[in-house]
Amino acid sequence: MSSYHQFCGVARSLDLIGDRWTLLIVRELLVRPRRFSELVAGLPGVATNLLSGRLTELQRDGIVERRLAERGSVYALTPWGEGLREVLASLIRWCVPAMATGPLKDDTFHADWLHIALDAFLADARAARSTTVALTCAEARFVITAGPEGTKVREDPDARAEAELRAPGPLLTALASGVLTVDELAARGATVEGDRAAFDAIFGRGALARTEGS
Amino acid sequence: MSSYHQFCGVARSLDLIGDRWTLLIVRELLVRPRRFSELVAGLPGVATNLLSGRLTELQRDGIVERRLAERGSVYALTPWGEGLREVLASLIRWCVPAMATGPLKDDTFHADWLHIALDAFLADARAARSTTVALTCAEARFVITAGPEGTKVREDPDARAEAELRAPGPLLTALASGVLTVDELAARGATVEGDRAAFDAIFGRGALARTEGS
DNA sequence: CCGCATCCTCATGGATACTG
DNA sequence: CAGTATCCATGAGGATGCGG
Repeated sequence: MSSYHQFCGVARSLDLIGDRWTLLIVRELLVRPRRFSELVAGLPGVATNLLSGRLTELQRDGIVERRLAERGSVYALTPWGEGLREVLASLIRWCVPAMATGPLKDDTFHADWLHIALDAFLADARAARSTTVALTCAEARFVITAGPEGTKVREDPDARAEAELRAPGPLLTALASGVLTVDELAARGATVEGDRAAFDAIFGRGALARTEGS
Repeated sequence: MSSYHQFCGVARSLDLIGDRWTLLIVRELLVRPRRFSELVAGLPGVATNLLSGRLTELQRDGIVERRLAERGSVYALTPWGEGLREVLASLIRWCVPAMATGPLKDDTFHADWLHIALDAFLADARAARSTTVALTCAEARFVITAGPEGTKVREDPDARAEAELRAPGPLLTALASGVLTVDELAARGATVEGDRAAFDAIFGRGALARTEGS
């Protein structure tokens, strides 16, 4: 199995990152370098032997590198592996119609995944200046900082401290799928602090336009 | 198996198009709608039962639709399925360092795959005006028409008529991987007819910059 | 605990044969 | 031509073991 034996960029990409779990490992490493146990926690259901094997392959192919850390090691993307960010971003943007239906039963949710999704939408909107938006909903309170150099999403320390949120409500659903404007968010009980015009520019028009293809 | 059960655009995308062969089926349909037998021919090594199953799933998920044709039917992408073009394009651009090594032993090559790759590079370069370039090399003669509305690559009828080229030489290798400038092409014996500046703009700088991350 | 390696079961993929 | 049906090899998923 393994290789398609085709001289084609798509086929060769799939030879490299097309195996099950591989692209989700990359997703985790796009947020920050991770220890083995962090990857296990971020990939619900993965078998540890499989994860170990994938990491070996990714290192062999020059996509991931292993770095020494105090007590143990961490896995990080190489510069080339970092280039997969735009691949994941295009997947996230394409998937908006499928995400707009909200989480399915038994779907898990991690705040880190929202981070990647925001990057994808913001890269698409090509925000020209820095802005900060705070969003409060039933599950947690996020502070989103967006600018030309990148995006940061952090949970407010005064809110719930757990990293994992299960069964997110409609607000986080809509936020992650990018189909809500700030006014619609307010109508659903959210409190938005910050530059409302900038928030709308990021989540409003572009995201709504994308969902029309559904 | 099947689903990752994660509320994440990457994971849900992979639930939809992450199975083996699925994205290569999409690649074939991005060129033009295809009959079942055309898909079999365009996907060397695929099992017909697997292809049949994938097509059923893609229709169920709204990515592919079946259309009636004279004697039989053809498979075509839905508008949403067409949106995967940018996903494949980002894969092709990311894969340039891996493609630059040239075809591996037993790699097959179809001219249609070059078509998709050119689309990816041209979308990246965001060519502002239409241009036509003809490229002659040992294996075949292509006429490339590029413009804001898209790209067309066709084999010149006076050249070899077969659609499939096996074991392409270094010229097609370099062309598909996007690492050659027009002068380097000429140095390897290629004849380039048309707007050399435009050709360089398309294949030169941007592609070379991308290979630096290798 | 972290970072795997081993073992086992079963779903999936690959190759071939066959049918409307 | 356009798929189904069948069989077998492979890889995924899950539990467990084990050295540092």
